[in-house]
Amino acid sequence: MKKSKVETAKTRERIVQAAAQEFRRNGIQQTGVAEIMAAAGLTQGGFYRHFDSKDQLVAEACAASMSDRARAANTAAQLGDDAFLKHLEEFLSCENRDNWSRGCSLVFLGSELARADPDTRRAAAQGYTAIVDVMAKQSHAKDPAAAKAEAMFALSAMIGAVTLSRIVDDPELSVQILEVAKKILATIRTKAGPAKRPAAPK
Amino acid sequence: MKKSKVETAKTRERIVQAAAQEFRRNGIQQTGVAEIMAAAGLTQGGFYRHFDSKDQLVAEACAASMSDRARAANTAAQLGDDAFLKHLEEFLSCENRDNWSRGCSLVFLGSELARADPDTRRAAAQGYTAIVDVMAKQSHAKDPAAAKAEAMFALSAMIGAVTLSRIVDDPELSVQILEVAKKILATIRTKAGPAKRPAAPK
DNA sequence: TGTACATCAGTGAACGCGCGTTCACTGATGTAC
DNA sequence: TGTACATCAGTGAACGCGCGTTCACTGATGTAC
Repeated sequence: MKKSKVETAKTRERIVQAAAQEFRRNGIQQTGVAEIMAAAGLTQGGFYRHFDSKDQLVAEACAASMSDRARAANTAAQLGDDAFLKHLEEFLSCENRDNWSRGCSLVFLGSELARADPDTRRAAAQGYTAIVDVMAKQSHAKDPAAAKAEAMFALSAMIGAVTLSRIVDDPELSVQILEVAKKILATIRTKAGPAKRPAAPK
Repeated sequence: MKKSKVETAKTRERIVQAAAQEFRRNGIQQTGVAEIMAAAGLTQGGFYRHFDSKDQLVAEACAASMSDRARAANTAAQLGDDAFLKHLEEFLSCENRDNWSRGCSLVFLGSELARADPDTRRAAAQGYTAIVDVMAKQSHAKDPAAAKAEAMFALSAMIGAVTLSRIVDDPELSVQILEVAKKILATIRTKAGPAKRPAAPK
């Protein structure tokens, strides 16, 4: 059953993507190696031909998940000046809240990532930084530092809001959390960050 | 070894408090019943004299943790008009970020709570609502709805910021995330929420 | 180019540890008389 | 009030299941000749 190098690499990538999804769906601890392999159409025995341990896969899946998001955000940012608002609208939607298959690991795995091993945290942090950079580029703030601050703040609020909207059991309250964040973040943006600034330049 | 009713109740409360702390420290899944009982100065065998299951304890520990925080926020709010800013300052501090023994479960257990069973989520949601109410009372917003929105938004940003500051492995970036949130939330408040409002009334 | 062998991705079963839960037992407290 | 018994919080060991990891084996591919 030996496979070509290309096929082996594809299989490996398939496992990483399946793992990223399953982790977001059920959490890192709650997702077993056997479950991930089954999601990738394999049996658990072959896992250790590709990875040294589950922890290694966790780190790679986190890196892949984050860089996927950063890349998507980057291409979306090219689309025009209202990409930021569209990003807000999409990130703070019920679909994104419930959709683990495309969701953000910082939301779906937040508190678990905080306790993850160094490699995983590094991967998460790099992804975070990349996304902050993309969002900062879209800022209307007066200088790069303010733009970065605005992006960091927006991400905190977005991730906090979606996390809370997922915890809360009342569906109406859940939606309200998202809507409030959407509205206030949009307002902050038109004001170009915390500093007083009349309007966005065109 | 039979104990008086009062002592039994005290023991039970001790287990709940120990559980709340250990869960915040190591996560819900990662904390074993034996570990909790040891933290409460007992052995694991006695656990089921007080609780039907670990899940039941999780729900009670979450409820206790949240209502402790709500109560603390409420008494702090009595202290004066700048209680809100002090709350910001304290919540977004490195001490709070690292201090699981007094920290907020919504931060330390965020993504795990989202997947918890209904009882636990209900407890978390009730605690969240209570804290929102306390914070809304301190708002300078023009009407109750705006005050609630401001409180909800602030909590999203606070919880998101601390969660991210815990994930990120670069200590400077971690602090920056907290500082940015502190600064921008304070600015929003003095503007009395998203609506334009000249200054806070005295 | 064709053939023989080595490699190694993948399988399915087993191992071993951790952890939630159960259980027989202890002995101090509460209660019935 | 004093005594005998029932209760039940707590102990320590064991059970059983899930899951990360290992292992013997298969057979298609790559490689040496």
